[in-house]
Amino acid sequence: MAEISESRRVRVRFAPSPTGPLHIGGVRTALYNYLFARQHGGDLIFRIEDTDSNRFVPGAEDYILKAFRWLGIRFDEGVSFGGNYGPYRQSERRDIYRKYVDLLLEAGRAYIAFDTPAELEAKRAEIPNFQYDASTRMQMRNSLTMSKADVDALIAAGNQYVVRFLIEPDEEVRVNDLIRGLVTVNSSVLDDKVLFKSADQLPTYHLANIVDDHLMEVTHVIRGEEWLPSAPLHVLLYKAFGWEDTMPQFAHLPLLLKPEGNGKLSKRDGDRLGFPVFPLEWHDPKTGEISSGYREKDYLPEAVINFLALLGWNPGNDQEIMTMDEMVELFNLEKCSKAGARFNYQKLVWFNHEYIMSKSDSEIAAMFMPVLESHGVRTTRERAEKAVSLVKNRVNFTGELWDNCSYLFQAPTSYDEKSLKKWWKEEAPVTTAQLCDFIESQPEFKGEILEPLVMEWIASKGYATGKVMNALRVTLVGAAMGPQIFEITDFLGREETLRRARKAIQILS
RNA sequence: GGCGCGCUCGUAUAUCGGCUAGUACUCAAGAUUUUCAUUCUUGCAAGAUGAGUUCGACUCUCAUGCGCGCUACCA
Repeated sequence: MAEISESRRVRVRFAPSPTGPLHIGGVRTALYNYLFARQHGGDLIFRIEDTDSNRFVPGAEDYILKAFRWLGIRFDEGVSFGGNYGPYRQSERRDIYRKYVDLLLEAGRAYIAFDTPAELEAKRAEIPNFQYDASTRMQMRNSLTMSKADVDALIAAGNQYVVRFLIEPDEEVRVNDLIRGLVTVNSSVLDDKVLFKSADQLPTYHLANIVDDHLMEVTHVIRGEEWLPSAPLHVLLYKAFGWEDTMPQFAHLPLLLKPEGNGKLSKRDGDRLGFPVFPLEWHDPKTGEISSGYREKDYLPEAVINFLALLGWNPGNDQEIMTMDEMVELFNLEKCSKAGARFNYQKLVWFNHEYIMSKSDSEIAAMFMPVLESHGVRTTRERAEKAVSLVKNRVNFTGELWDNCSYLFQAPTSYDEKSLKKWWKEEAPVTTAQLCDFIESQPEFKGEILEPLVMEWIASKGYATGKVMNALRVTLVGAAMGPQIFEITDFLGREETLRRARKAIQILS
């Protein structure tokens, strides 16, 4: 395994193309880059790779930025963050790429090709396993098979062309991957990749990527495994430019797989699997389609981050709940696993529960206030906090809070049948009425004082505690659920408690 | 098809040649709780297969199988 170079300041980048919402696999890649940068006191760059003008989706860039803000992943430089290596949007770097394409052309490491997409398609249909490479390039329409005059004439006449990278066959190309170790590929299996398209005067990913990483002094390329097959090409490109000395080190992350079945988790999976694959809700500007997001589904960003961090990496011990700072400290590329990781959504739910538990009542209450309001409940922050403290351990999502404590704010309008069947027995109206009278007669209503007195009273009457108390519970809550009953009465207060109990007796007898 | 990467309980993973193979999620049972939930305890459950190296292999090598990725004028 290669050593991590320490001579240069660590600089890593996350470079999405704005073709739609950022999907969860991209989030993890960005997270690992972030952790790595922070740990080494380096920089994290945000670069937009919009070299495919056809796939540009308006709003995507803004979405990605917002998503990272929500997730708590911060960039040091790049689009919208500034920096000394800009512009950071590839579509704004045309002149730069042109210059480097010409360099390759002049050095004979690349050539101009006029074969149209249709011609290439025909070729592929005609010849099985056709590949534009050393074995075929001399039969194609390019600057290697044409005179300079013909090439110039074709260009002057407005013919579109591409620039292809000339790959010498039969060379063992070595990629030293920080996660996978040495990967060797024979250059003969590589094709003469298109580096530049005259049509939009833009490079393809491969060229832009290498030029930008070099110019932006990127030291480590941490990206998804889907890039591993093109890593040898990238190495060759660095060599062709003579940039081997500062070539970044590569780390190819295992893929995020669908929870069931096969294949990597893709953007298209959307809500099909029963959980979001995007951090934020996404409204497709073309189709109008809405894909749900973790934020809107009430996931806490900390839970999403923590869960994602552990999908493909672990600190080497049994610690699972970690703050971002702890992860920064513990992160290690060499502890990243090589095999793809299934996206286990159940575990994410558990993480969310853990994070709700660990947050203060005050924090959760702040999120809960708007929900209360939306249900027409007007209350104080203190009351909301108290309610949260009573029920937060029984929810996985803050969105479930209301269902678990609405009775604290609104008297029940109906009574759960199963609960009635079990606890509202024949004698219930009488005993409950007696209990109400007893409670009313007490000078002190506070639970801690009232509870022992009530217990004493029940005993003196010879009643069964469970029956009496649960009958009362049903009148207050509307069902056999909820926290300790005197916690509820404390919250409701004497007047409301008696009102609810007596109303229920009326309705239910 | 070609090339590459991967393969430990259902899932995520620990183990960097000594294993009675650990942990977490899920699931099941029990305890606790006057209700529900929480919590706690216990349990179920794994090294793809076959060779080789070795005193010893889940760990190293090779083969087979399976899975995934890439194979565009997409990233």
